[in-house]
Amino acid sequence: MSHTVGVRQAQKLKTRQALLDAALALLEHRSLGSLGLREVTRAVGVAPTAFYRHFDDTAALGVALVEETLGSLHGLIAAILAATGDSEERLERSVSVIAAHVAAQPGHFRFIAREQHGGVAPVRAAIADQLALFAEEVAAVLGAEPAGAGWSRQDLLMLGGLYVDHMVLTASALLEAGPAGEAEVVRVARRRLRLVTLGRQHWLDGPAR
Amino acid sequence: MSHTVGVRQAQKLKTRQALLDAALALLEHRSLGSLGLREVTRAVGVAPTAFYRHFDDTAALGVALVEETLGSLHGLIAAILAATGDSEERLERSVSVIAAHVAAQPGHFRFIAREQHGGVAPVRAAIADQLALFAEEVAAVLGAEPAGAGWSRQDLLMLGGLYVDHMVLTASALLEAGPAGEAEVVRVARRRLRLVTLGRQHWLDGPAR
DNA sequence: TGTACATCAGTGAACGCGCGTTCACTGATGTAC
DNA sequence: TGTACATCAGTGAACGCGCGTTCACTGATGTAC
Repeated sequence: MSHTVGVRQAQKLKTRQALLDAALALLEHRSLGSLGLREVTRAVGVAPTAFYRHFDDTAALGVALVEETLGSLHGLIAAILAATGDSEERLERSVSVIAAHVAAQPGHFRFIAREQHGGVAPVRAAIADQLALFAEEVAAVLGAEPAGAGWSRQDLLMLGGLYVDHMVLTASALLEAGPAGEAEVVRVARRRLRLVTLGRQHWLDGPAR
Repeated sequence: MSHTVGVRQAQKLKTRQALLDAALALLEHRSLGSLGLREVTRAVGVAPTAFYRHFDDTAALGVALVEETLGSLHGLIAAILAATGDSEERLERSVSVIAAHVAAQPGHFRFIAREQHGGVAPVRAAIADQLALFAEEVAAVLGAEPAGAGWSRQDLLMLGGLYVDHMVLTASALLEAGPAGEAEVVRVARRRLRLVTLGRQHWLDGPAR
């Protein structure tokens, strides 16, 4: 039998993923700070000590969850923004894509929203890092298109950060509202984006500075 | 001796306040979900069972902390917005007032930022209620001034919510940045507000709907 | 004002329980020859 | 291919500890007369 990955390594990764999945499920109604290592291993069906073969502690597991959730999202938002269409179309598509992603993996987004300002420092830092990267990616796209001509790097970053924060707030609001309130949240999110877009269009109108 | 308040009641309130203060101090680096009732009473110097004379559990204490922090803020933001001055002045004053409040009682604002999307449902609900009230108060002020003429109630609420969310994000960013990064956070917060204000000024320009 | 009784904020012992971490271990997988 | 040894993911017992909650209690404060 060939061993392109190695049976042992494959099994280890499987257990690690099971720990991540179990933790995410346990975190539906609580925050990471109150999650116990024994709870996670119990849910997976391994001995408590097996946890240490994969993570130093629950904070390290949290950082891994951040990477699992946000690491795979890079390029996505930039791709949405880069697609053609007038600003109203683009705006509606952005909100729809966010809503679809949140509906597809609610646990992951709930975790991010909850821990973004949560009590576990390394996790907070990991989320901040990823979101800062998103903001830069968005800023790069916005700066490259015609409407971004004449914008300073700082202003582009400010706008990118605004879009990213808006995205996270929208995701959190969608989760809080549940399926029944989704339509209303989407409506308000679009309205907000529309207002920001208007502000963007007139950003360079003002008095010289 | 007259008993305008009652010695017993006064002492009880004092203990209750001590519990609230101790809890807030303990929550500087953690979230409410991981706060133990015994930690709080230990910090105050009373028996664990004394806790139950004041709160059913730590979630109830959290709700009381929400009221202590946000309950006293009503009218403040509305007052800032209602004050005279052009939009740029008003904008700078708003950000300064927020920064001053955060610097004056960092623990309280950290608590709100952390628990806004946190793992304790009753606390999350209490914060959402208070912030919704703020949004309505802001919307009322915005609707009453000339620039708000022609705005629908829904649009005013959207804008009020945007300002409130921006305020909370700014408070959180100030706490995360510390004294050293405060100036930069304030700069970006002003820039964002300026963009929103521009969007507001052109909200009614668009195609009829 | 004085006395007798009621209230109730805070006490302290006790309980069963789940926690994180340590340690020496087992046995399947991997590797060297 | 076969054998002998190394690696290491997962085990299971054990530990000391702090937790939330119960209960009957104490003694200062409050109230009725």
